[in-house]
Amino acid sequence: MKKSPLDSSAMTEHGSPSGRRGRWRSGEQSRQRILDTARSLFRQHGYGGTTVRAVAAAAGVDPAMVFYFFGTKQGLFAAVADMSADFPPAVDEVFAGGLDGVGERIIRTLVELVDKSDRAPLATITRFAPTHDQSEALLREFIDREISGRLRALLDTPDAAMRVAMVNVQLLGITVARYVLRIEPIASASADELVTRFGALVQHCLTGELP
Amino acid sequence: MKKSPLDSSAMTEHGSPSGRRGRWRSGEQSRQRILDTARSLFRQHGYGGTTVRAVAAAAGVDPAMVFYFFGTKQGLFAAVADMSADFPPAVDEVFAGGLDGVGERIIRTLVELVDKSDRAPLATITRFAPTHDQSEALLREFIDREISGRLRALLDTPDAAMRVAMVNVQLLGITVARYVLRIEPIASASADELVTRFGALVQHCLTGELP
DNA sequence: CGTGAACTTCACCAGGCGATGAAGAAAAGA
DNA sequence: TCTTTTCTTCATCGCCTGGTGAAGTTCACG
Repeated sequence: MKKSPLDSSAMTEHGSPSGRRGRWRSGEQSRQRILDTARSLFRQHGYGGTTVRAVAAAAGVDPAMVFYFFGTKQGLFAAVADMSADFPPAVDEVFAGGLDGVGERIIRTLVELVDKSDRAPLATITRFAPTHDQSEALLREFIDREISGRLRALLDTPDAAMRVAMVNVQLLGITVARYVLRIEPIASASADELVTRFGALVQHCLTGELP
Repeated sequence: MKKSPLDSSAMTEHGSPSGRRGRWRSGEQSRQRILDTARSLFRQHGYGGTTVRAVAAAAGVDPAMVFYFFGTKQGLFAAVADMSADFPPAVDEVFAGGLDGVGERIIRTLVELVDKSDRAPLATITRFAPTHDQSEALLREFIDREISGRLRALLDTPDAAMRVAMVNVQLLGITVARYVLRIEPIASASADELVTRFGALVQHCLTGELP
């Protein structure tokens, strides 16, 4: 039934493109082009709004090749979505520095990370997954695991949960304002300016006096 | 298949507008049911993810009726979207009270308005319009007109734009956290708690000392 | 060379989509 | 009553969708 070679990780022996002893036929290149194109289109138009044929056309490939490599449209999406779990390096430093100045660090990391990642706002995940429920659950888990969990570990006050949640509100608000809706002057502000503006605010949410 | 002979329950709309003498056959009811169903489905699945047939089925109506009343799918969407410009009453009071305590008022109005409106987050507009670009521009304009513009009129400091933008970040963050992603404990918090937590924060963004 | 696997193309299907047009059925107006 | 307007249904169109199967085509390897 399915003859699709889905587990591509088995043959990850390519150091450089077309490096397979002289030359290789081209299969991996096509696969990669489909993958890149699909990721771009999924982000732009969402899952339902992206057709396999459109991906194939944009990648300069026959539509059947998409099914040859990924089996189904869901398989293609799964292959694209899997590659999105690869930016833990800088995040650790944010929380490693302790509670002092964590506000500035968290804002700086968020903004710089997303800024340089070629228009890849986290919130785009929301329009990314097959169903909205799925994508929302995905993003909620991510936030809880990577941000809330670690922040909560730094606090031991009784209202830690609410304080952390207020930080989440800041992060979500900045992300939506700057990257999704592009509201001025947030969208055009420099990273430094956002850090000075919101760093103190986040710090206040964590360690300041709350009503 | 079935044509349920209309249960005449609570048709509160026409008082006398199209005063077609006493009762009317039923057309307006069908129209309204299609409209309500469509609005719900558009919000849940977006424009592309909602089919005319699904709307018709959920409304208990023949698909052709949708086209009879609204012409095209875009026409249906337009009819649904147009009704979203009908909540200016409470908003005016927020800004009429002056700068003092505007933070609490704006949070309270936002939360209570959205809470009681049967799961109708503003940010849902993002997944609402035919294209994402359209919906984003729509929402951006709305925010600028209804919130930023009025807030800016209350301030005359040189950094008014940034202060207002920071308020927007709060509002967007709360909306996304509470209604879209449903992050705890924001999602389950009472309106009063959110007002006390974020009211002061918003007020600080507007009138407090900024770095 | 030949064989066979990896890759590519093409023809095609079943189904759902938005949309149309004509034929009913029920109330309004005469 | 008959006629007209309004609403409802049904059959159908053309298009595009995700997906399949079978032919090529190109290369590695014996």
